[in-house]
Amino acid sequence: MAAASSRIDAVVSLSKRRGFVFPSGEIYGGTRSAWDYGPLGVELKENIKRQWWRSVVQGRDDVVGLDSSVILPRQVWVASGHLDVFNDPLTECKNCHRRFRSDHLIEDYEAKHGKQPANGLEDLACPVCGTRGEWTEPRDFNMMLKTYLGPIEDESGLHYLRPETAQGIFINFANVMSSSRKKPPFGIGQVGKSFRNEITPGNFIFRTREFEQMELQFFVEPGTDAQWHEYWINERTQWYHDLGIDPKNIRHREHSAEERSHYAARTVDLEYRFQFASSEWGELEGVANRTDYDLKTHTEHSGVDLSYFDQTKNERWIPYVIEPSAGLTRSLMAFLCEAYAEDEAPNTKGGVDKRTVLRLDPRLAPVKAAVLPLSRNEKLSPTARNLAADLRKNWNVDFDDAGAIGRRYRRHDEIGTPLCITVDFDTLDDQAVTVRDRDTMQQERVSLDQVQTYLAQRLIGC
RNA sequence: GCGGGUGUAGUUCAAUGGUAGAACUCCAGUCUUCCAAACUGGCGGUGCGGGUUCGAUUCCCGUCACCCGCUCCA
Repeated sequence: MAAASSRIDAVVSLSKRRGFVFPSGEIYGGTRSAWDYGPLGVELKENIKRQWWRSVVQGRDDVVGLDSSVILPRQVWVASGHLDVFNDPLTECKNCHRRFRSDHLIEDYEAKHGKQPANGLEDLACPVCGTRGEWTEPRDFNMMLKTYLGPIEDESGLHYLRPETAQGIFINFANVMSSSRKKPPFGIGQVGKSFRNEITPGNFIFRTREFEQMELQFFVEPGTDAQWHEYWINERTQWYHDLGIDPKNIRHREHSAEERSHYAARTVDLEYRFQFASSEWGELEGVANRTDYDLKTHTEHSGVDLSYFDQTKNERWIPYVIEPSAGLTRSLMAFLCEAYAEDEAPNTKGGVDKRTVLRLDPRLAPVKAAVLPLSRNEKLSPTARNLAADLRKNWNVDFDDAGAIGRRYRRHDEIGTPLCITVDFDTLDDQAVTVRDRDTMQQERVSLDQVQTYLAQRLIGC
């Protein structure tokens, strides 16, 4: 197995080479930590989304979906608390160049001396290097991206790109509940882009300023929140296991009180063993108990009552929210890292070659099957093309007749295609093809009129 | 934002103050009879901008990107 960091390097290189992920705007020099998803990347990403949506939304009687606006007015973020919390006044020590929140520095001074510093930052020493009064002017650092709607760029048009999809769900809570006739416990799921002006993006697609989330807000009766929290932690962990992540590469990590978000009573992160150079583990998903914070604050700020009238108890309460919030692009990276393998495979010369193979779950594989005529030939190609066209009605199927058959197998191993279907000269007589399995490299003869059925069995859930 | 490192073809690597090479990949062709075959041919590169110089991919400055370490981190 490849060494820790070279594994990620290998995945990055493969991503570029085969068209999963490209640096964004590369021909103009690129933008820091912005990435585009190529032909195979978009397939993989869509497949992950689909699996999440099936598992969390369509596969359940108690969850419905939503697709809300990316751009939302300022008031939403005032109410949610993001404008406050995402807005930090930062100052930098001119001597050691370390940055601090100026309000925290002043609070610390007050706690220590029992009074405010008479001359503001001038009186404060750098907690790290001890230099006194050498501070840059505090500057607001806002993690939300701004934009102005309307023809004139002024404050009346000020909107923000969402830093989480969740708020779109909260502000639609009443609409969804009444139109879908759901009542707690029930959830609203959403997949979409979010934007954060991260100070330190990096680690390939792990932390980017534009990213995609898969979020569920699950509304429950107060008092049942703790058990629902456990339920969803378990449910989400199982999801990753089911799609091929080895349990030993996933762990749970409880947030400490200091690191918890402003809205959360308890948060448990699901982390994957990415084996970054800087840290072994990285967050895939946070499962938070947001209490009644969001519905309550939107009720207060909007004036619209977002409580729920419980007819069985004849009382009104504000639901608690359990939020499993997953990073779609982070999980894509995790699935790639998990699937990447370098095998040995026999070659024609009787020796062994290195074989790069992505052992992706068939449900995630960008290409489900490849149709490969044994050689480029006017007898085989039409049959093979027809078969590919036929299968393409149901699955993403590739056709490739360039080069030796072994090479084509390897190409598809490298992008995780689970099945390769070979049309050979016998096909013309016996009306059957050979299906080769990516993982076992075993071959099976399947008659042409059974191929659809055979694939349907092998590709359940795709 | 700070410090360090690195930028040469799609990938992995060479080389040089004086026409930038290779392997693999990719494409076309010959040949094919199930695991990166061979042969022939082809496409393709010094991140970007400036400076020094007769001449810069090489030296210098700036910038952009990536990696590492700080810092930050919902």
